[in-house]
Amino acid sequence: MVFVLGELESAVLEHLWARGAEGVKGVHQAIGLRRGIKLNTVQSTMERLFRKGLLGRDKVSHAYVYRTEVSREQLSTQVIGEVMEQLSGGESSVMLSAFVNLAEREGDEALAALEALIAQKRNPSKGGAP
Amino acid sequence: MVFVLGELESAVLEHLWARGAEGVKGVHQAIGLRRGIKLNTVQSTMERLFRKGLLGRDKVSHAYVYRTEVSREQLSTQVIGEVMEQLSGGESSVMLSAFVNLAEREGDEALAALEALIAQKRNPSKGGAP
DNA sequence: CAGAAAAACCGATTGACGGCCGGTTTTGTG
DNA sequence: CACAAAACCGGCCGTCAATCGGTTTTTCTG
Repeated sequence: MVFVLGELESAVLEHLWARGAEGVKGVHQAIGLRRGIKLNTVQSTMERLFRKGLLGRDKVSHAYVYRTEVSREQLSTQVIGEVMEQLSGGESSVMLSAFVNLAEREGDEALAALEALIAQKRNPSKGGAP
Repeated sequence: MVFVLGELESAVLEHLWARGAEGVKGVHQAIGLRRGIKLNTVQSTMERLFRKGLLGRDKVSHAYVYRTEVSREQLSTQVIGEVMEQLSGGESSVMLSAFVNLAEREGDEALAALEALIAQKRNPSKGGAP
């Protein structure tokens, strides 16, 4: 049950997706100082993300280097899936409508891109992973 | 900012979507007794949903009759949209991927249904509202 | 119209959870 | 071995859903 992340948690994840693996100190430099929060705050937030399985870490000398354990796509898919499930009660028709409504809101290119993606999934020989 | 609803809130919404407008008492009978919770609990939960704009109500004689103010589709679309935004940082490509991953998980018919829906949106003369 | 019954309204409490941090312990390294 | 850096621990605060008891308001009835 990941569901929804806090503001700082999102920012940390965002940062690590952008810059790659980094230690607490670096993350604090990058996003903590701007917010006027202490290093410890960043520390415990990253610890929480680690416990949630969203970050991995390796000890390098005496400090942990954290890395994202899931890609943005994976997390998005999972969270959206959970929300969807809870919201649409498993009715896939509701789910699909919401999908398309969203894509429509994004404009016609999004709709076209979506169509292309689907075609790819349905006929993997065209453009799928070789 | 609707984001995520509580367990009981979801159940109430669910019930009202299924049965239509109803008073607190009826909702309590239907979903409250089973949970062993008091009428007042249902009452304040429905009040909260009302304040959030998810329920509307009319006084009929001395009691409120509550009704859903948004359809499941509307709520789904909105919530998914918000989560999406927060999660994908506005990158619509991420969004689309998540969409398709989910639909794929549902099976090939879902993919086909999705394709049909899109075609409809892109060419409203076929099957859209007249 | 007075009183009872029903329902709304008003806090108050509890339990999660995220953000925030100070103090203590652990641990490499010079 | 001493010391600095970092991890770890526990606590406080704010928010929010769930839960409910008590009070007030409304309305129906005798």
